[in-house]
Amino acid sequence: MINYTNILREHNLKATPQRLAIADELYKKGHISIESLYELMVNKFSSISLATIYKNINLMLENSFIQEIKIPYSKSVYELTQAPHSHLACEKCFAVEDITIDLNSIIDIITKESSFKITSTNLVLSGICENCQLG
Amino acid sequence: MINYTNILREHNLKATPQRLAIADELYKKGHISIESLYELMVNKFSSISLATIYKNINLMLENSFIQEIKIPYSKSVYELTQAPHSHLACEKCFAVEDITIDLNSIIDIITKESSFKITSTNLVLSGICENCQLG
DNA sequence: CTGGGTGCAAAGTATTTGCATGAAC
DNA sequence: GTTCATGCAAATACTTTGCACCCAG
Repeated sequence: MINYTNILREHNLKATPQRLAIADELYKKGHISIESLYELMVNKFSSISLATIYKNINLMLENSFIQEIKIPYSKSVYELTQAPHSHLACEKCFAVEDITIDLNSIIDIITKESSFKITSTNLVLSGICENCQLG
Repeated sequence: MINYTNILREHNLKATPQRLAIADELYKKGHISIESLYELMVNKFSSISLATIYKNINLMLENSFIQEIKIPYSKSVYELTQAPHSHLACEKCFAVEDITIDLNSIIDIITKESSFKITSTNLVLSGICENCQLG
């Protein structure tokens, strides 16, 4: 179990027990929706408020401690900020996996062919994960 | 001005004046949010209800007449269904442009290296559009 | 201490639903 | 005529805000 106290502080966030627990869940699950996060947090802090979840998620997003991933035909999930990467989203079980894909050649082509200045890429590949293909 | 009557019917949607107007706005604007669509529709049908917008957008999505595009840090926009393509999203003016990028090589690599079965790609490149770079 | 965080309740925004009327086919 | 769409109002869902109290630094 990683100690996120200092990492939170580096992002200008006080290290409260609730925030440490959120960070820990994000670390363990990788990707998590607001709804699931709330359910997990209630187990640890029975009187936690959904407002606390929302306030923290929003602050963490503003301070780039976490990132939001918007999934087609599904709810957004959140993850700890890491190096840029893409995602595989299962349409059946809604699991989300990280995947590293080099998109530089694509960025180069667009930069040469248009005047649009790309600052970030957001690629979600939807489909069926290995587990769900078995069922 | 394209006549969408038959196209709507092919998607099992009755061709009402409201639906024809929605199709026409999507065609003209390319990409449009719920909010903007409602504002445009009120000009044509002063007593139109937001519920009608939502019901129609949802039906059109279910029948694949339109597609939803989720934009990071912004609202979703909708477009008429076309051949698969990607999007450029301006972080400043929130304009969305279509762009055709061949992602087959990426799909091939993932298909070979993992057991995930990709059924669709969703790539949004965020940045600053040409117009906003001038300002 | 002091600033910021938490939980609760209330407010605000977004989206969906039920139903009577009306239009498409 | 029958089926389905519309508009309205109400209901539900989602997210934010205000405030009193409390904790991290």
